[in-house]
Amino acid sequence: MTGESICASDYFERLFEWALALIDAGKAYVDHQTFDEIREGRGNTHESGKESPYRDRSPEENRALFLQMREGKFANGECVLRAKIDMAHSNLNMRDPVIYRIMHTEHHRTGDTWCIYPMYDFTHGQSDALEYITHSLCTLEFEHHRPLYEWFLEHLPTPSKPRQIEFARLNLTYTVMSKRKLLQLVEENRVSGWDDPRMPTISGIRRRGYPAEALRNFCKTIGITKYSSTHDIALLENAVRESLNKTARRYMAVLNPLKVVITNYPEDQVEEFDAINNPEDESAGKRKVPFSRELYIERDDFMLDPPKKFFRLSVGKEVRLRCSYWLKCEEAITDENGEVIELRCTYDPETRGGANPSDGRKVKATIHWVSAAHAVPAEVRLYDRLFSEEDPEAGGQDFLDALNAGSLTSVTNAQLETNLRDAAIGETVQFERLGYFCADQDTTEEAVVFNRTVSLRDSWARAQKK
RNA sequence: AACUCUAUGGUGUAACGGUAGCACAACAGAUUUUGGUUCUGUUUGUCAAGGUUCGAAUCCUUGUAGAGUUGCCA
Repeated sequence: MTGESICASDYFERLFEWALALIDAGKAYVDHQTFDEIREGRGNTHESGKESPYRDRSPEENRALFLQMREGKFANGECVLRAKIDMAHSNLNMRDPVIYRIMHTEHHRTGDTWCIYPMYDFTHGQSDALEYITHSLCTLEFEHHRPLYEWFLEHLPTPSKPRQIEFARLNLTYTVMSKRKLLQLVEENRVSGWDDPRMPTISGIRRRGYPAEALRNFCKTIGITKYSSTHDIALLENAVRESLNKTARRYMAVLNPLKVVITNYPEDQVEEFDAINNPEDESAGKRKVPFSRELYIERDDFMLDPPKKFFRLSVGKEVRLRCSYWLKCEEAITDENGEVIELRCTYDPETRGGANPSDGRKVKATIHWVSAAHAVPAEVRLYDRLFSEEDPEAGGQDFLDALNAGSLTSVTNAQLETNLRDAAIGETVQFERLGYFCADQDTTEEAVVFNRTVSLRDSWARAQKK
């Protein structure tokens, strides 16, 4: 691989010569039948085709005619060059397929050098051969074309003999993969563009923060088959989590902040604690996280009236603040609507760094937090599946009807750990206990933006649903 | 409609004609300074009916279901 992109148009001259070679060998002819005559003459799967009245033109006459085609002596559709194979062949593609047609149009790469253009079938195998491709992979719809692919390789002096292998296209649950439908989503502004993080496009997936390694592993596990199957998107998400778990740095971020005041912590004191960047990778090292009297914790981590399996904070209960201190809630302050607006808590100086106290007290949960004075405000875009149904077209319904209205929830008042201020665009990190998040290109000096790549597995949320 | 291809747990994917295995999902438990990770265990399968064979997921026939094709598109 050279890395340069190569186009079939780079081979137009060679293909033209090969077409002449076919003519000289009596294996191609110029057909002056009309479009409809050719179609009718082809017959169908239970009726063999009829030979064209121009089929037996001499190689000399065909050569002269074909050169005239190139010179622009004919109008569009006036004649075509056909391979002379077998009008009774059971495969319709082998019934003298058209290999060159006249098109008086400019080409985006070759300009106006050509007014005749080769058909896909006359280009595919030859291009592969010129590039010394051994296994030419394509999708199932080209299966019927393989005999033709091979026929050209057999009758042309190609430098190599590639092999075409077809496999089923990749389908995923909760999304659509067809270009036509994706285009519609873009044009109707159902998504923000081709690189919307919900789109199953390369740019979308990249912006979502899916690592290339995860995609490779996913492809490895789904394999290549001829069975048209639909892969569970959970398998992809699993590959993403698996990859990110090993590589993503951990940070603390509060998406839905609830203010905490630690009444027994000195007003102006700031401590810095060591936090492990990645427990799965010691070489990722540690970082400093500032701690102070006023913090934000996740609103979901406090309940006024908790169910019995709720291990997090409630009035009178104690939890561990990740890598800092144990925290006990003394009082919840509510507004006139009964909404909790602030927590009054105390900390235990003996539990510095989150260590267990000497009296043997136990705590069942560790929660994340952010020092209010040091927090970086951010916008966090919570992406979910684009469609709310496994098969958006089940029962023949319009796929747009299955769009998931909640596929994007934007949180504008998130509070991030101060270290996240300088996250590189495109870097995917873990917000501890929440999920993996990717710094988005919309980030500016003033506003930090993160996209949720995928959430962490949440067995608590799952248990709640039951 | 015809022709071509395909069919293995809930979703996928393996198994020279010789013990149906693996991943994900689900469920249960252990560990845990992330209700994450990790570990252990459990549940569920060869589309149907015939045939060949000592022996069939595998080979043959028929049926059923799904996909693809029937452009001077790619």
